[in-house]
Amino acid sequence: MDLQQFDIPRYLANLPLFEEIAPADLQRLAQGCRLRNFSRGENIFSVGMPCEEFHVTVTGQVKLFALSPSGQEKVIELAGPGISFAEALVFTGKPYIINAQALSESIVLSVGKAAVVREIEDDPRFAMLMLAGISRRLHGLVHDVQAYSLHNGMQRVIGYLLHPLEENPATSSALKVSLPVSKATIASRLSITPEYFSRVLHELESAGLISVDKREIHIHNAARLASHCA
Amino acid sequence: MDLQQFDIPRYLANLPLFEEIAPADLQRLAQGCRLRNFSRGENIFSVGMPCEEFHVTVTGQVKLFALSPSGQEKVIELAGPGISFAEALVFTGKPYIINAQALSESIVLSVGKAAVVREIEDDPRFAMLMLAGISRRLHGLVHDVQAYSLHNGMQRVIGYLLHPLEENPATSSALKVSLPVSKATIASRLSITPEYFSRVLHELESAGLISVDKREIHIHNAARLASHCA
DNA sequence: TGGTAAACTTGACTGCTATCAATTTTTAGT
DNA sequence: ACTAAAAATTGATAGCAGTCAAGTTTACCA
Repeated sequence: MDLQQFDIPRYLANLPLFEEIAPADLQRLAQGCRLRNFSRGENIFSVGMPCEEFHVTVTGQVKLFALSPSGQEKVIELAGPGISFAEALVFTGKPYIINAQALSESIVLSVGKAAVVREIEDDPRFAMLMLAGISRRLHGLVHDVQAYSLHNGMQRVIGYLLHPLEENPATSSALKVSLPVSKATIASRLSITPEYFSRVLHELESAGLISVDKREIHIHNAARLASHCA
Repeated sequence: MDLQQFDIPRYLANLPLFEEIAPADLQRLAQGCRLRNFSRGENIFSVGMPCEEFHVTVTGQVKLFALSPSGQEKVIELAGPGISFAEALVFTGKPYIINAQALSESIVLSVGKAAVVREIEDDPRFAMLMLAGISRRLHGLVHDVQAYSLHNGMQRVIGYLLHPLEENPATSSALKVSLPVSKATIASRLSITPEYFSRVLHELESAGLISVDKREIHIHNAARLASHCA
């Protein structure tokens, strides 16, 4: 994709975060943005770097992760197309506390702090949207903390597989889930080892609840899978 | 304490969240607040209840926790005097996703959603403070997720004991930590069992790094304690 | 102050999940 | 298509931390 002729204001308008903003304001907001291309494995930011903008994945996949002193990696969140990240740091004024890396060829839109602050001062509706966005993120993290503490590995895997269904409970029987990234990355996101993730998937397959083909997972019966936790 | 003659605007002015707000605005904000007394064990809110306000612990201790289907409890956060909670839900418009309970006789100030929204529309600085507050909360949760995934039980206990020192590294040698609540509650906060928490404290005591007396923990040498993680 | 409930501790045992190591399968570049 | 690297699987083993149970200490209230 040619970054030069990418229509930033138009893209911004389609993001949930900016859906209510007037085109004229988006035009101005776009002035404070920059668009960059990252190749697989490239770092977008690292722990300790000063934070002057928040980001949106336009295409590709971005991994947000922490590193232990021993070099062990924990994936905290995966940001696919349309998903924003690191909004919160803009408002605490602190340096990045986690790392971000492109998992595949990715285009990332970065919105400068000054532009965000200007828009908040100009339009309280934008402030409300920003608050809602960060609140949703917080909601998600609370959900994760609960999962890590109250569910075991298998329950977390089942929860992950059934997650897309939570929004749209219509397809309550059979459905297909495609892992957006490697199994090792998903495993880290779920706070289990790749080996154990493999075993859990195998066990679910043996129980006839799912079938696994590369990164495609077919869920035969969502209701039975949900009740398999016990 | 007599709730009737409690000076709400004055109390609000001393909270970090409202420190920059003009007295006149605080007066108005106070109109949308209510003050309540909770006795030990009383519920402040529960999962599923609609959320129309956020809260601040004035005195006492409040426990924010999740419950598993089997009734197991996970303490997500403890809110002592001056600490606010459930701000995020005001902006997502969703019902409470966790429970809150008073751990001791507590006074809780609740700020109505309408008052908050009005203030945001009126003063962008308030919006910024609100964003900063929720962002800090998010920061804390990211920290917790890292701890749960990358540190073992003993490391999390040490991290908890050394936490007050992070803000003020002046007292880098000996210091005293008083547990604000029962050891079982702290253990849940750290995602370990009370039994294991007891064992860990005992082990640190045997190693001569701390001494435990009821809920008072004396740290003999913070630097040595910090390096005990390995 | 005595009595009862809650909190805490200690011991023995179990198991979920990590670790290490060796293959096998898949992906990607020449 | 071939080859090297990456990803995924499988097996064997180990250990951190949970569970269950009993005992001890502390806190609270009449």
